[in-house]
Amino acid sequence: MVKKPCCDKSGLRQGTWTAEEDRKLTAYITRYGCWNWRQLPKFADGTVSGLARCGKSCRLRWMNYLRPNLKRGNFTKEEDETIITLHESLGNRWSAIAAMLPGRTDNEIKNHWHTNLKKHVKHKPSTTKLHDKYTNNQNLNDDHLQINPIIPPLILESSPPPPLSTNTQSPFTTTDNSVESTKADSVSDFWSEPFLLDILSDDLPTMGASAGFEFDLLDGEILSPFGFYDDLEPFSF
DNA sequence: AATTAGTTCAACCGCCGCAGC
DNA sequence: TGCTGCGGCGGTTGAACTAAT
Repeated sequence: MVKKPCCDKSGLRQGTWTAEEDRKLTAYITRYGCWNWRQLPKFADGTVSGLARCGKSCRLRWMNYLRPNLKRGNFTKEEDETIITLHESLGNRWSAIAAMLPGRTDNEIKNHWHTNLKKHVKHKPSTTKLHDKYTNNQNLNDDHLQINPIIPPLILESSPPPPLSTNTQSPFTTTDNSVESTKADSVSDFWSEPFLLDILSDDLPTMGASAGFEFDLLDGEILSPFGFYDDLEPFSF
């Protein structure tokens, strides 16, 4: 699972994400959204936070693993049938297939296909209900939407950047040193703050809704598929 | 218990399309 | 029109894990 557990030439980490990196990335995106993946690591450079990852790596980690509402675990028979059917229709368009399976990522589906479904399909061509449904329906896209409404984007593309300063000028389109330093300070403040869930309990539902996703709440606890919220104090609204 | 072979899946790489200038 | 930067996608890799011998 680990390709290169060392740093590359630019000093950015590669390889497996640590729980701490996960926590920081989740906290940052949950709070601020992701306005720019490639800029994000600059706000989280190693000198400040230890989150020295390239933007692509951050995006991948978030999209495939940290994002809320992701399903983990085995694929259901229904999901398998859906994947097989959609693959017959769409080919290796994993992202399109993933869009029809809420909670599943393209990477996960791709892996599942190559490890399980591909060989299975070779021996047993699909004749499922879904297959019949799709093959009898010319308007594939509309039909997909009816079956599995595409969940809204989970990334806050237009979400506000970190509170850098009172300067109304966008801090991301300038190289002004004062702004840069303010930005760094702000990021430093963010990372040095207690984890967001400790301090944002009142804001979390609203914030999550505005970001296009939901937090699963049960008896005041946040349900995380990854467990790194587990150590946090439960909170109430 | 040790070794080998096969499987899984997180992560990386390179390419592409789009938007802004 | 071309350039640049970005997000996103699909293919691929390879360490970790599991089963078989």
